[in-house]
Amino acid sequence: MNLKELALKLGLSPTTVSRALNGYPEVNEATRERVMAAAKRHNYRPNTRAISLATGRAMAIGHVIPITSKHEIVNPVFADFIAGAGETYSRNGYDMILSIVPDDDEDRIYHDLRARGTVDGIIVHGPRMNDPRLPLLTEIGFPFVVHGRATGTSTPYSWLDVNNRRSFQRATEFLLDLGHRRIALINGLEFMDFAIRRRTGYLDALSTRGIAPDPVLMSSEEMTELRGYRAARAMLELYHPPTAFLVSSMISALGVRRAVEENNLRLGTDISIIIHDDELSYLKNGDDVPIYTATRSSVRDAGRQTAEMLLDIIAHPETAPQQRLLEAELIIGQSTGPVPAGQTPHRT
Amino acid sequence: MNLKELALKLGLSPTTVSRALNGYPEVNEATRERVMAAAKRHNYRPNTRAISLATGRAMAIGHVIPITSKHEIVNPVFADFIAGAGETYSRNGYDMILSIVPDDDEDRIYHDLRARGTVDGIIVHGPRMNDPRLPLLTEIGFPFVVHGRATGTSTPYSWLDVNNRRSFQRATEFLLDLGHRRIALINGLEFMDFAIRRRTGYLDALSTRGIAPDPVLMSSEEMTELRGYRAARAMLELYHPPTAFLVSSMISALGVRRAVEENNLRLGTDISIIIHDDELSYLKNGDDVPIYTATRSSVRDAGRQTAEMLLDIIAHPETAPQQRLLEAELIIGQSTGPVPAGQTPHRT
DNA sequence: AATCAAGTCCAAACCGCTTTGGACAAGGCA
DNA sequence: TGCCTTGTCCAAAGCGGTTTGGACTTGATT
Repeated sequence: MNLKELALKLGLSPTTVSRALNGYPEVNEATRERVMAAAKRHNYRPNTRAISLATGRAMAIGHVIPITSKHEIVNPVFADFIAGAGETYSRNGYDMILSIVPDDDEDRIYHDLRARGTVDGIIVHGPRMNDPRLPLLTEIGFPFVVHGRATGTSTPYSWLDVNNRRSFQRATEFLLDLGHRRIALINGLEFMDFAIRRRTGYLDALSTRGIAPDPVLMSSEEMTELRGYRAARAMLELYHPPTAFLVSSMISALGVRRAVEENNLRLGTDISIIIHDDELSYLKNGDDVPIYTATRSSVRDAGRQTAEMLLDIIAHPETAPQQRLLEAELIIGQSTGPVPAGQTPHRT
Repeated sequence: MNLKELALKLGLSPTTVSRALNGYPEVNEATRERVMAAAKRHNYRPNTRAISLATGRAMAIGHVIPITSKHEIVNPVFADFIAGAGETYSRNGYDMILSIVPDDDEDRIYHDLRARGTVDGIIVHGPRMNDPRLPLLTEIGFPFVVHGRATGTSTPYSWLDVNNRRSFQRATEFLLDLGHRRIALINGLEFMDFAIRRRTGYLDALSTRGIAPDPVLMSSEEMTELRGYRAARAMLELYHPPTAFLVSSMISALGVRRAVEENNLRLGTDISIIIHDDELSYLKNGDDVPIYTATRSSVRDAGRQTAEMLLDIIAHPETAPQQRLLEAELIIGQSTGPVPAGQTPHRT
């Protein structure tokens, strides 16, 4: 059932039917209702591709997920982010199209998406330091919003980010206030922008208290359970092991915890852990009482908001780039406590 | 740069240019090369929507992810499955479009996708017992492949599934061989098809050995860390606690492990755990030596294969529905051992 | 009564591609 | 030489919508 057929059935021209359905004023209310009713009765749905072709709007948003050829990790926060964004899209009649792309031909993809008119805008995932995608997209003239930011990029662009620096600074300060001096940072890969900012926050907090950072207490790895485990295990074997861990993700923290338990240390008393909690739907940080003390910010909500920003930008292309900085909460759980008095756990 | 412009530049008709680019025979090889070169030089990419409209093929596949309104969990295996499928699509020039849908209006979505011509086929995620989507899609006449199966559906359809029954049967037998008699099943929600099959496998193994299943040792919950933890904790508090856990997912197992450790039980000696390992990229089951004994089957690979099946079905619509049953490996890790001799851990 | 504006509808062009049905020239065959 | 293929190209008609530029009524205005 297409427009022409419907028009024929109604004894109207396609023009009028189209206008009736799209709420244009130059159509009699009575006929409009007649058209509406007929459309519903015959289950008429306009062909998206035809609309796109005629209007030039694709009514679709692209999410480009880079996969590094070396370590093929699919970021697990991605699923929840997408879920959030998806809600926004379906509320607004947009489709979401996903491209899983080996990061060596990302450029091609963006040009492709643009030239082939598949999407109206793009959400950029996993920005890195000096990310080449942002100038590229600006140059192409593609509306886009970055989930995160890219240190080093000078041209203005739209982004939504969590205040990673600040939240890790606060978390570090919290540990310092509890008396911890040897605080380890189990970070993500530090060419990722969020990881850079978290490290900065951590270092800032330390330097404010006049504590020199110890390189052996800082690890930068993929945020997997295994990497978290290995990093923590190595650090716990040090002559001066850390008394607290600051961990960039819930997943890494699982590994850290494993290492901690292998060393028969009790969480929250012998050793403290603060994690960043993206509020993943399948990895809740406890129930009413949080397990981990955490810097918390819902990535799903970020997805919702990022998508809204992008749709807004598409609707109003002339306005200046938008930015939104979300503050993470610092929530207190059972995984932190004062540093064991006098007996900083040394290996003998 | 569109076809008409390109044709103009070349002094050819759009027809010829189109044919040259699409490899039709009725065009001189010399001109074809000329066209190809010009296309590359001007970065010409045909407009997807126009192609779609003209050919009737959308060159896109839909993934419909149902979100239950009650428990808004995004299945974490989903990210890896998508990554696998995405590879197949990009290799074949297909786009992937994702719909996050509250499960109460899934019907509408399928009709929509069909009528609006957004996609050529669909991959169905998370099939349930008597899943209404399958007859619906068959009726609509939409090519689709199910990731999983749906017990109770009589009409034939295409699917790709892991042999869940068998792998859990084998896992249970493995535990029985180690002397375990009180084996707990921490399952997913048992309206999900895979969970039903896993339970069946578990029960089959028990009954073959003449062991009556104990309802208190069977839990059916969302596969989150928290649910796993709670279920395991409750079971460990029983007068006759289990000596082994069979856990439906790596994520739940994290919770089970937490409960185990809270009870000061050592994994692989005091208590055994077998998990199902989807080989999630961010949750590897150890490195060379697996941490958990596990039934293993890569969900990413499943994504790749499912996508291939669907593309094949779209290319050859007349052929009968295809099915593919993958066998999970049973890999031995450090989380299983013989039941502690004589001293089955009772609570006193 | 003539003019004008508003209301309601339609024909046709267009979006960018594919594809059908020739047109035309050159070469092969009788 | 005339006819038939074959090779090479093109004009034009779609695909299913939107949108521009009228056409025709009707009622109000002068």
